[in-house]
Amino acid sequence: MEWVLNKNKPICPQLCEQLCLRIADGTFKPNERLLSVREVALSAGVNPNTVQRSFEELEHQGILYSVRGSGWYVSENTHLATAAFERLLAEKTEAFFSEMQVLGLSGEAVKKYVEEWNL
Amino acid sequence: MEWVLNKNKPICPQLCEQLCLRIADGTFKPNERLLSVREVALSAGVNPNTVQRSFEELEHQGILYSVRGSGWYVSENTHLATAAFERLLAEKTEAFFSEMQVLGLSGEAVKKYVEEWNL
Amino acid sequence: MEWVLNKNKPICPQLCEQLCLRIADGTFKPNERLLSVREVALSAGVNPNTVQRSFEELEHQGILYSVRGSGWYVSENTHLATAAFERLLAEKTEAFFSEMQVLGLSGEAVKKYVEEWNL
Amino acid sequence: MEWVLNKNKPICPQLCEQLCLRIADGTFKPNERLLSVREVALSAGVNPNTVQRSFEELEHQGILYSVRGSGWYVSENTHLATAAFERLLAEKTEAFFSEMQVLGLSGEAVKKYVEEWNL
DNA sequence: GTGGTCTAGACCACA
DNA sequence: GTGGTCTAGACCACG
Repeated sequence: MEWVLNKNKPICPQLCEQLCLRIADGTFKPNERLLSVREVALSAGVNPNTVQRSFEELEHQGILYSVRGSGWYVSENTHLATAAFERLLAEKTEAFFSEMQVLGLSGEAVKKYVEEWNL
Repeated sequence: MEWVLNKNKPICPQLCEQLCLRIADGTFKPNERLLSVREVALSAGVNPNTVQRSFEELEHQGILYSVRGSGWYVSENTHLATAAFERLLAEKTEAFFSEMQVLGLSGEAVKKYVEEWNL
Repeated sequence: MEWVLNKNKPICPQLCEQLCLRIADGTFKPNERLLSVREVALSAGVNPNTVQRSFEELEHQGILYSVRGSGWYVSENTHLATAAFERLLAEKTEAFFSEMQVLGLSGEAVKKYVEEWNL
Repeated sequence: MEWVLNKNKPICPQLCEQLCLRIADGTFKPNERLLSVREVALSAGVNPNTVQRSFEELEHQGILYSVRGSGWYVSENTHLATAAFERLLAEKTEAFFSEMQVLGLSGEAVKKYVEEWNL
C-alpha cells in the first residue's frame, strides 16, 4: 500500500484517514488481514508506535480489530469506515469554509472562488 | 476589533491573518496606530506574548512598523497586506484541494463536491 | 496526589480510573487545573508519555480538557466522571462474576463466597 | 469438552483453569487420557502451541503427566488440582477486592456492593 | 513472527 | 514552564 504523508502535520490521523479511504473504496475487504504494524511502519517510513496508535484509533471506532499474536483485520461491517470517510470529507470542507469565512468571504464567495480555481 | 479565534489551533497565525484582512479591506488605514499589544491581548483573550509575536511577524513582512515607546502602525504601503491576504486565500484553497485529493477526489470532484455543499 | 499502581498491569487505565475516582468524589473540582503531565509522571514514577495518554483518554470521554501551553483541567460537567466511575465498578464486578462462573460457581454461589470472604 | 474462552485475554491460563476445574469436579478421572493437543486446539479454536504450553504448565504442577507417544493423562492425585482450583478462586477474589479498594471501596463496602448486585 | 505496553528522549509551538 | 507529537528501542505474552 502506498502512503501519502505530509510530515509537517500529525502523521497518525493521516494514516487513519487513508486506511478509512481504502476500506471505504473496497481496496481492503471485510476480515482481510492488514500488513503488520512493523511492515506498515517500514513501508510508510514512520515509527511502529505511530502506526499502532492509528490502528488503535480505528479499532476504537470499530473499523478494525486486532487478534493477539496474529495481526490486524478489517471489521466485518465496513459501513463504519464508509461513514467515517464521509464524515472526514464533510469535516474538511466545513473547516475550509469556516476558515475562508473568517477571512471575510461569504459561503457563496467561497463557492465562486473554488469554481474559478485554476487546477 | 473583534477576533474570531479557534483556541485549538495556533493563535499567532490566526491573529496575523485577521490583521492582514483588516488592512487589506481598509478597516485599518495606512499609518493608523493599532491598539497596544496589551489591549489586543485583553480583548482577544490571549497571551500578550502571542500578540507581540504576531505583530513582529507582520513587521517582518513589511505590513506593520513599530515606533519605540509609541506603538504599532500600519505601513504606508498596504499592497503588501493585500498581496499577503490573496496569498493566504490561495494557500488555504490549495491545501484544501491537496487534502481532498489524498482522500481520492480529483480536482474536478472537489469542485463538484463544493458546488453541491449545503451552506 | 497519591497513586496506587500495580506495575504488572497496564498503567494507563489505572491512572484513568484513579483520576475518575478523584473527580467523582470531589477531590478535584470542575475547571480545576491538574498537575502538569511531567509532575504527575514524576510523582507516580511513570513516563510522561503514559500520563499524557491517560489524560487524552479522559479528554476523549469529556472528563478532562487541555489548554495548550497551560495545562489540563477538569471538565465543567463532572457527571461524566461520576458515570464513568460507576461504570468502572460495574464492569469490574461483572467481570469478576463472569470469571467465577466460568470456574463453575453460580451467581448465588459467588455472592455466598464473597459474603464469607475473610477480609 | 466445551471451552469458555475470552480471546482478548491470555488463553493459556484460561485453558489451565478450566482443566483444573474439570479435574477438581471429577469430570476427568485420575489416569484418564485427555484429548490430544491437536484435538483440543481444534475444538477450542486456538493454536496447538498454546494448548501444549497449558498442558506443560499443569504437568509442572503435578496435575497432569505425559507419556511419550501416547498422550496426556490426569495425575493419580487429584488433590493437587483441587488445591490449585481453590487457590484460583481465592486469588481472583483477592484481586477483585484489591481493585475495588483502589477505587475507594472498603472491604465491607465491596461485600455490600456484591450483595446488592443484580444478577 | 505478531500485537501491547512502557521507557527515554527529542523537538515544536504556545504562555 | 506547558501540552503535542514523534522516534527509538525495549520487553512481554501469544501463535
